[in-house]
Amino acid sequence: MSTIEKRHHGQERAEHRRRQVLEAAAVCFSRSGFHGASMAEISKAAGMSAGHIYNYFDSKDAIIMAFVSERMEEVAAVLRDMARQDDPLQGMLDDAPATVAQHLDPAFWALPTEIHAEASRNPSIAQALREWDLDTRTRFRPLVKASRERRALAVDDATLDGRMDIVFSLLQGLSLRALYHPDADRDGLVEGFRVALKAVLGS
Amino acid sequence: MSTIEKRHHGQERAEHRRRQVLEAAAVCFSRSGFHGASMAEISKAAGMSAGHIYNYFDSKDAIIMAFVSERMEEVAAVLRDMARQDDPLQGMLDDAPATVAQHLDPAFWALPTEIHAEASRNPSIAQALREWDLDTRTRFRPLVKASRERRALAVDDATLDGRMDIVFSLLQGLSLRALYHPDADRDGLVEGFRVALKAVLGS
Amino acid sequence: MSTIEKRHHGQERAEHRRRQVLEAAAVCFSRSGFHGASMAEISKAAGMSAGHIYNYFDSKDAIIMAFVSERMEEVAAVLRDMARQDDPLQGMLDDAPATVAQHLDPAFWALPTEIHAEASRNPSIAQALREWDLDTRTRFRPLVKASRERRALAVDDATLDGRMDIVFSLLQGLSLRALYHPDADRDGLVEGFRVALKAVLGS
Amino acid sequence: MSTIEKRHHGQERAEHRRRQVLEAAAVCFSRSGFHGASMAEISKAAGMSAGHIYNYFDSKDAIIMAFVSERMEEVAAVLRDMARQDDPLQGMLDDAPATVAQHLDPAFWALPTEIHAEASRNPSIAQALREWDLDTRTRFRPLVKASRERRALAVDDATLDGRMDIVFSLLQGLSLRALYHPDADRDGLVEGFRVALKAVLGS
DNA sequence: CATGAATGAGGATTCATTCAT
DNA sequence: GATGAATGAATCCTCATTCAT
Repeated sequence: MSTIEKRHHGQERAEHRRRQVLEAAAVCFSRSGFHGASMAEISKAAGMSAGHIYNYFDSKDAIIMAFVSERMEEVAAVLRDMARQDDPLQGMLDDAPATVAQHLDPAFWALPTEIHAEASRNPSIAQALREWDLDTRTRFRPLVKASRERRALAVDDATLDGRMDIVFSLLQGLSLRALYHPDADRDGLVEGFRVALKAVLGS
Repeated sequence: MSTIEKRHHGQERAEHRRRQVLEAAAVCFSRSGFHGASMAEISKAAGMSAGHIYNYFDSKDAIIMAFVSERMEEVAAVLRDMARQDDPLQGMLDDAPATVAQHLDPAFWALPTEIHAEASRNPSIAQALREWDLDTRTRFRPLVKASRERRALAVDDATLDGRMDIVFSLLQGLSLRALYHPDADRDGLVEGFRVALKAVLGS
Repeated sequence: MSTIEKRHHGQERAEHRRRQVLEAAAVCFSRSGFHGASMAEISKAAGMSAGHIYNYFDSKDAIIMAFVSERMEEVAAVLRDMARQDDPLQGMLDDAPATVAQHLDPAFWALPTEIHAEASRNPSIAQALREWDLDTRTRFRPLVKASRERRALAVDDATLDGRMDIVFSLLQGLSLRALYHPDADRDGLVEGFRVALKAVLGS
Repeated sequence: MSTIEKRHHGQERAEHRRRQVLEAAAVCFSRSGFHGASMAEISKAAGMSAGHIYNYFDSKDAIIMAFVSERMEEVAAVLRDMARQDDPLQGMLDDAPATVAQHLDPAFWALPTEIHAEASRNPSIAQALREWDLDTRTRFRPLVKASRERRALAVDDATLDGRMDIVFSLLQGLSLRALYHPDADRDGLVEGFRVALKAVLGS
């Protein structure tokens, strides 16, 4: 094997190792929180020694950072799919039951909750959040705009962004219902969600 | 000084000391998080030795619990005031700018964010949240009901609770905007918030 | 009331307070051990503030010391009674069942056990033990001597003390049976104890 | 070095480390008692950091437990040797001087004394003691039985166990003589010990 | 005399991180 | 590359002791 191939192989392997760690971290963080999860716990879940992790990450904080970035990236990918639909408003209304169910799933909100707590103290995490939000709004704006133009509604930027902010608030707040009101009636929730969505985006 | 006076004085002082600790905790928790704040940090902020704090609280967890309860109580008090209004929907619409401003204030959301993270791992905190939510919905339901009856809208329990859940989601999600989109246009936000509120409660 | 009477009254009261503390200490020490019992625990049991105890004792160690001395004094008093009997050997043989029962009673050995552990590290406790032993042997020697003279047995000091040491060993070791073999057959124990006693003192 | 060799080496090293800790503990415990000895003291004596000890023992209590078990095991080994003799009674009578000397040696009784105090409050230590005693009696019973059969004495279980209990009492009580009467005449003690032993086992 | 608030040193334990192998 | 032994600082908490009242 040539040196180049070896190096390439090495890079690939390193990337694989990093992902192993991040996947293990996902499990541990969601089980114990960022601070509750120890490097020992993560290393066991990742199937490698604690010491070795430091070959791929400078510190535990670096793992948290990488983990958060990756997580944001995943959510962004979901949104990219959603953006392919013809009429996003109608699409979201149709998907409401699934959307509500997803946001109430503990597996879905446990980590975000942790991330928000961390972001309020860790500026680089906070910035990752802001970048993700900017990116998302940028991607969504044309869809919302088109949808509203079709309905002859205001499409100035302030309005568009205000509406998107409200939709995002609604979705992220919905997750907290699982914490505050876990046995809420699902149908009532879906119904209310649709009403809000229709009003915010379609009026 | 009589024994009774002394005891009374002692109780008062003890209550004062407890409050001192909780106020110090508020500062430290919001600066460093529940886990990041050490007893040493809290004790310094409270102006008393770390050991002495244990005369007022059984453990650091007990401080967190007391702190969370107190915080929930504060929010509940705000709601109690709101409940005095004639037409709560109209009242909320009128107050929208203030409400939005309040929810975007870092001092307002930093701690909730921490509380949510803690609640996903600490069952007694989670229960405090659920009790608060139940309490709040109980207090709000008649207001929403009356408001909707006046408008000849559906007032079955599933609908009422579904709508309240959506309003709460919206409010709690709104706080996260400060994290994700701190320089959002305030007016657009208020406008969107009003649209959503009007739809969810008044249709 | 005259000054002298007051002072006298004060001394009496002080003595009473000391006894209160020592009685509380007995309960706490036997429940939690010398080190396990906290001053707070003792002060609560004694019905006085922790701080006030320091008016009567210089330190916790001083309480332990005083407690041990008092305890030794009590045992000595029991022995004094025993010493009044006509034929102590016969008396002890007759009392064997009661003696065995007493030594197996947890209330009887819990404290000695603690005292021995302390004595192996605290020289002044060790000395209290030695003094008590010397005192006891001094008091017992004439009785054993008389008993043996009546049976025409050797009564030189080395023999007498050797026999007494063995009897004391037997008694103190008996207590440990409660720890090592709590469900030992009582009758077999009594029988063995009598055989040993008869041989050691009467042959 | 192969993986297997490394692992084997690791296990060996770990066992060595554990022994290091237990040996350090022996020194510290006998110097300061179970509670008086701090982990810092033990770690310094063991030549490793306090934190590292926790790789080998779950807690300080676990160290105490392991220490006690090991100590019991040692005593059991001594007994195993003794059990090889033809006529154990005669053997013990012959060995009386050594036995007495051993039991009076501070190195011999300092720890038991501590163990007994601990056992009266720590159930798992108490159980270790009871198991050791049961084991010891089981091993000794046939010897005593054979010895007594040869002399045509009663060999029912109650008698056998009663006699063994008395012998154990005697031996364990003997150790306390070092505390209560350290300058006892050795010969008188040996003589008395022999008289008792002969009577208890041989009559 | 009596309190109990207050201290601060010291306890066991955990954990991110390093480094020799 | 990979290990896991080892560290030591930091954490929560306890407790004997003091002292203002």
